[in-house]
Amino acid sequence: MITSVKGMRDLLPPDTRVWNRLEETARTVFSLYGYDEIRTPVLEPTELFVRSVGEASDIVHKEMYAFTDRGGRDVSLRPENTAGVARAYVEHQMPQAGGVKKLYYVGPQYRYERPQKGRYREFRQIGAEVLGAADPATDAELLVMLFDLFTRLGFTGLSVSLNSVGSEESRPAYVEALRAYLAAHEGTMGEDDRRRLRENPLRVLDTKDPALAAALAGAPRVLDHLDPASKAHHEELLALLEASGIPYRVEPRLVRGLDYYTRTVFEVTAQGLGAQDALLGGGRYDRLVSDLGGPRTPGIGFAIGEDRLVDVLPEPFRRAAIDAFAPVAVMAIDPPDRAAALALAGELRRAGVAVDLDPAGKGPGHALKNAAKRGCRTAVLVGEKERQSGVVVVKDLVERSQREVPIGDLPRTLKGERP
RNA sequence: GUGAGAGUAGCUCAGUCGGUAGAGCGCCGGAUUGUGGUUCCGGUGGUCGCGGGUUCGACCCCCGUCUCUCACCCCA
Repeated sequence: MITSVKGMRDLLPPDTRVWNRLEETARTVFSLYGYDEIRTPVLEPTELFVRSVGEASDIVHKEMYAFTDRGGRDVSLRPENTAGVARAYVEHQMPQAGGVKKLYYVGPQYRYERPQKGRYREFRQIGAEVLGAADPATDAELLVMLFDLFTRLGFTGLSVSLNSVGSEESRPAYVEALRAYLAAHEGTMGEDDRRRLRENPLRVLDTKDPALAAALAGAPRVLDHLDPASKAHHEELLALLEASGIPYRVEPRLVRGLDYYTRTVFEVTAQGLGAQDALLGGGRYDRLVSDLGGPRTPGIGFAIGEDRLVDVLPEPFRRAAIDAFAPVAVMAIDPPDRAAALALAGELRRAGVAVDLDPAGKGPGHALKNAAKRGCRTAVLVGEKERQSGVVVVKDLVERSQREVPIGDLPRTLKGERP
């Protein structure tokens, strides 16, 4: 038997109904905020991620599906989508068009990691990016949009964790202060944390070692080392969130794993996801576009882990998505009734009624059993009697009731019955 | 990449001391030749993940390997 590749999974019905409805909801919300969809390639030059996500980041140096194609090009399956969006933005001269560009995407991403709960080698992200807007109101509106989406999905009680990592200019001073503070603790630090202190000191703040976490309580905070402009940006963002009623928590130790973030960073975590509990993450990246050779352009965005989101989706939303699929079963009772059943099914579909045709003609017992099993809520029986009289039997499979309806009234009747 | 646990029927699982496998659910048929989910009766079900080793004999013990699960790492 040939099985799927490790870390890759099939999404099957009825789950795909939930995925589709989730994506539809996201598209609807995003367009309400003036975002347009962008689709970028799954395969990009490896160099793109080296320059954006960062050569030293784990994502790039040990998690990418990187290879040389038949033409000798060094390419990688995208491990995230912001870099691709920024690349397309520069490549297609979007800055020349002027103004602010608001884009969203939905699609698969790839990271070669050991699979575990909430983490797959192929996973999907729903994300949005705003390019060309530097003000804190943009950050605030992005978060407002996120909460709008999550509210429509039925979530309650979520809160966003927020921090500012400052600017390219102010960060070195902070890193020095942090290093100086941690020097005293280096002896008790684990191997992983010592490596992080060396390679990417900010990430030490993210440690899972309880002893070190306790020691970090007294560590210098990025927020106290912000340059004046970043500090003003951060404070205005908080004020705007306050005014918008968005629940947030400032987490001075929140840092992100991608090198391109500046100023605002945020994430939302959820219960029930195990160790991989980040539902979404994002932040501002004012240097990214210029690093990729474009004009100096501020940007901010987020990515939602769709696989994780589906895992914790509120039950009513999931239920509604699954129940929305309920075609009307049209069934031929005997083989001579097949043509009539086929014709009736066609007529109903032209009228916009979803029909699951069972033309088997093996008798109503068989057909009704199958229809119920496939999730149909209504069945229309076509037999010799019905063909003669032009009146068909319509059964409600849930209430187990039935009535007779003239064929001409059928489209209206069936549509009227549907919510 | 590291660590731990698990792979037996379509699904959930049992399988004693090593003697070549069982249950429930499902599925198919019948009771019911034009009316379903209950009930009853009958039937269908398996390279015991894969490869090797030990043994007269392996689902069981040993080695390897693959996959899954969880955690580390990392992150969505």
